[in-house]
Amino acid sequence: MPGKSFADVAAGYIDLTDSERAALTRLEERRRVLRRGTSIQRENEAGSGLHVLRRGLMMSYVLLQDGSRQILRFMFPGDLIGTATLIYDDATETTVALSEVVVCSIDRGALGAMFEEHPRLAALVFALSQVERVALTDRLAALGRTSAKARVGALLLEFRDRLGVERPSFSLGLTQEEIADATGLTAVHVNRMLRQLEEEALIERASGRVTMLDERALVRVANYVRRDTRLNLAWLPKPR
Amino acid sequence: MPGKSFADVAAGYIDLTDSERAALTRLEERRRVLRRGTSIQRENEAGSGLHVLRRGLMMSYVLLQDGSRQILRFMFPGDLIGTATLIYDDATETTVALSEVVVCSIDRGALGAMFEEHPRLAALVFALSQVERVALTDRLAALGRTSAKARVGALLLEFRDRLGVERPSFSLGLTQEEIADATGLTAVHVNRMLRQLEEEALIERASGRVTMLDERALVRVANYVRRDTRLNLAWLPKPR
DNA sequence: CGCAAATTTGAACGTAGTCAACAAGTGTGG
DNA sequence: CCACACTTGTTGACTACGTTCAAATTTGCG
Repeated sequence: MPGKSFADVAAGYIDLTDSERAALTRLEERRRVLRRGTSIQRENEAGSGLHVLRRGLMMSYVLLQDGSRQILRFMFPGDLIGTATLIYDDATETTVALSEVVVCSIDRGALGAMFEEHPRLAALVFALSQVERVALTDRLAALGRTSAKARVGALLLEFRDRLGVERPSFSLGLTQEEIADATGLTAVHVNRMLRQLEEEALIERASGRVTMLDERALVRVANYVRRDTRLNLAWLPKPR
Repeated sequence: MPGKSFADVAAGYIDLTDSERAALTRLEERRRVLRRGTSIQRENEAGSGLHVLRRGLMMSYVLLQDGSRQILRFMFPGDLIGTATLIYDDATETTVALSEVVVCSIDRGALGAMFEEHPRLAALVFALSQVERVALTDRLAALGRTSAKARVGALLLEFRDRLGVERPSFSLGLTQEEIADATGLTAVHVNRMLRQLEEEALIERASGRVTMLDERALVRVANYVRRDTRLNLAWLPKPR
């Protein structure tokens, strides 16, 4: 199977009708494989439109005047990419592959048609954009009001949750510089914080893998909020 | 007139049909006046639903374990409030009035019906949620990668833009502590930064009002990006 | 006018950044 | 298959931006 489609994501929240499933399947076009480092949209360049990440890991970031970078988001399979390019002609952020990835593109017009023909799917897309909004505000609170150690810990926990691993051990797939640019720190300080988490026996590291030794304690020091994955979707319109 | 309705906002982006205008007018119910300090939703309490801010200024924030506060967003007339309560039963953030405000509530079911009956309005609501998403990522980059002076400057510029004042002089309506909680700083340091901006002749302050003396220079030190208010809405479905 | 909230200022402190050097991986081509 | 180059990770010494604490002053209200 070609990774996780948006239809798969939707099916995780609602029971899709045949017609809805067909519409979602039609939505995802041109399947492409990108190698690590390839970007599908670049800040201030004409937007390359909407995509779905099928497989692999991506990130989006902005570059500031002084050359520093802020990573805004990591994308996991099933995530929509470039929803902001729907309304801005120039991309507001750069999106690149962190591993080999598979992406499918979605035509703007096709999305418009979906709003017309499948109101329930449209409402679900909107609902899921709210999930992402809450994730962004969680991150905002972390950057504004928590310590370096907490931010690094929160990133580890977020990855574990989003990668959907039950094991306490997983491969992060990020360099310390990438962790730094996501948490608003320097690579040097990230290194010290990882070491500190390790010394406090909260995590263990070996050959690129992270093991959570005391998840409860990590959640505490990281000020991490695990958001409910069950959404209230009772207000969604009738399916077609 | 009862302030700025969501219909007014929508009309700024698209030419509303009579039927669309009627639907939007029906959407906004129970008009309420709240005095400064009143909250309409509290973190972790059952959500009070969706609202439109008609008049005045509001903010939403989260409180962390240690009692510190991160202000996530300021709301201006015409803004939707509590879109996240659509999907989470408990509010993820607290929303309070910063001045005397007028709000109207929107029923969840009515929004669902709007997705069904007025696909173009639904798509516009989604598009506007993307504008807010970009504003959040701008803020994230500011907190993660810019100096205290830049963050305070950016907040001043954001308020000038959102208040829609052409004059360089306007009343901010925030305490320095509120500025601090929005920018991830302390009130003491915000005070020093404001003073510094004043000493550098970028702004002037008098009795709660701010005057921008050199906006171009302020934009530069603040690393401020003024987002295009013209949106690409060509993909919107046909109106009904 | 009187009180509480908000602002202002100074001094000392601490978290995270900077700079620099070295070590350990990683990948590539000879 | 190894040698070399480059990226990534690690550590130490020093610096600096922003915090903390405390006290004085101003402002806005009732």
